[in-house]
Amino acid sequence: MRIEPSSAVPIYRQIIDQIKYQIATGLLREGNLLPSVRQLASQLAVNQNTILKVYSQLCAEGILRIERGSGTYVAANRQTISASERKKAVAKILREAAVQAVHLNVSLEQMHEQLEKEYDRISSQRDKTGAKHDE
Amino acid sequence: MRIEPSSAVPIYRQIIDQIKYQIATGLLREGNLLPSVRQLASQLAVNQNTILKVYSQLCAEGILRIERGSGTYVAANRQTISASERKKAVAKILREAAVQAVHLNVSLEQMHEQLEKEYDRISSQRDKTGAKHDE
Amino acid sequence: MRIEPSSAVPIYRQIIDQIKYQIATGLLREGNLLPSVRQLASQLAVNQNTILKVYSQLCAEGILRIERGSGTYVAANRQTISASERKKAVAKILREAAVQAVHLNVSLEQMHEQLEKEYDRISSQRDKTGAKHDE
Amino acid sequence: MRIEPSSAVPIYRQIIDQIKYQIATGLLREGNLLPSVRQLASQLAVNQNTILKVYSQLCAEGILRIERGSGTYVAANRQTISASERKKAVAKILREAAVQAVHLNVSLEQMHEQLEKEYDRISSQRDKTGAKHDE
DNA sequence: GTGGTCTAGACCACT
DNA sequence: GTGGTCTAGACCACG
Repeated sequence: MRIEPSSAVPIYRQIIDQIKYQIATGLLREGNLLPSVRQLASQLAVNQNTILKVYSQLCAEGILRIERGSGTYVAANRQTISASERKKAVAKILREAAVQAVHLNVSLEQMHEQLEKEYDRISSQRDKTGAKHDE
Repeated sequence: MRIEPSSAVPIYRQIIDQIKYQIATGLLREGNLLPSVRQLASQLAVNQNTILKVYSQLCAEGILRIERGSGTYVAANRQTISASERKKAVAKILREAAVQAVHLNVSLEQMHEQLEKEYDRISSQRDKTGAKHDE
Repeated sequence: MRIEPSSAVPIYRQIIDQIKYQIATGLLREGNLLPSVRQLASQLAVNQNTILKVYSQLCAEGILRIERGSGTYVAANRQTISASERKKAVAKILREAAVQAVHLNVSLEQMHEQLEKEYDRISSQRDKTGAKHDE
Repeated sequence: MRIEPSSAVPIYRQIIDQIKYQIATGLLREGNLLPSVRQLASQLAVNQNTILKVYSQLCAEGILRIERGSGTYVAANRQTISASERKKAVAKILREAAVQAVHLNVSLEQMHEQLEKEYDRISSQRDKTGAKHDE
């Protein structure tokens, strides 16, 4: 896990994204214990409040589960949103990608190829780590 | 052109994206005159400084051309970045889409389909308005 | 008896409330022996210190009675607080309920109905288990 | 608006509750501008971060709407939860009140009376301030 | 002017 | 040990 302190995107957002990514790839799975606030803070050389904010926010989103005095865990991932809503969320990003591509004159074929590469990479990482797909 | 004042993405970014989008789809083309700063500001009900920032930044990116005393125009779109850099920029967004998709259990097929739809829609808009492709 | 480790309300408070609830409904009555600290701790899978805190606090409130070497019992329930104070304590919760209700557009009639249902349910549970009302 | 710094309930929670209360009673209504973070912080003699936390959290709950550079407003209150869910939320508090009442030997009649008093007080405050009921 | 991020450090509650 | 609240103050981005 790496952060860029000089990036335009705030540190706490970078960390949130990486934790989400690790959950998406199965590197972190339901019930796993995350490092303590103090641990992660010193490891990333950021303030404890920054990590606290990360955990609190992910907890509010239902992605993590905080147990006082015990630690922070990956929450049970109850699929709260419907299939069509999920598809819509992904479509939003794809639309943005398409706008960029047309603007930058990148062909649809190149995009398909690139997308497949990324998708397979993430899926295979997930499979390797033994995560279950929720059908 | 619409903006959401209470979005997480800043107003000036929203406007920049929409202008880029209009250029990508050909709605705005090389040489076209954009509305004046105070016109656009009053139309969108935002601060003039915000519009000024938009035009300045797009000018710095080489997308617009500001002519003092005359107005702001769409610049001649000389492809400033290389093919590999363009591909990389698109790949970054696609990667994000892939993470989301795996996390939300959306299949690669659904993504390909969705991506094609969006790509064609934007391309066709561009063609209809008569924009030239720069191959 | 159930606890939620990831709730906002601390575990010891959850247990206290449930013991009070069981006494209110007559499930636990004056003189009854409660499980030992280590028993209850292992049963609920919580720390022994947590149970110790629960028993100590309820003992301090005069609700339980700890006899060293023997065990923890439900104390004789001498009504320690005055009628007006009791009414005030209940009024505080009702006020909160009223705020919620107005905010959520729930009618007074619905509340009266609901309140009566709950009140009767708890009272009848108490009667069934043979608890004496202290008038 | 008053806070008790020595209370067990955290300051930010006290403020959140009071803002919710003011919205419930119609003292604050859709579109109203709240005091700036700095203003409220100095008025209540607490840290700016504390107020920031309040506004952020209420924003996340959809109760407030934050516009960067402009200010914080009461959001349009789209009723996001169904009637049955709303009733359930109120029932939960009423149940707690009933437990307390039975435990403290407060009669159902006293509760009905008290509840009506509180409900009318809040409703009338809301009406006086001219808030619309959302039917 | 507005909100937002981040830090350093104190102090508290829970397990 | 764990997370959580709060402060004081710096610095930034947005309008």
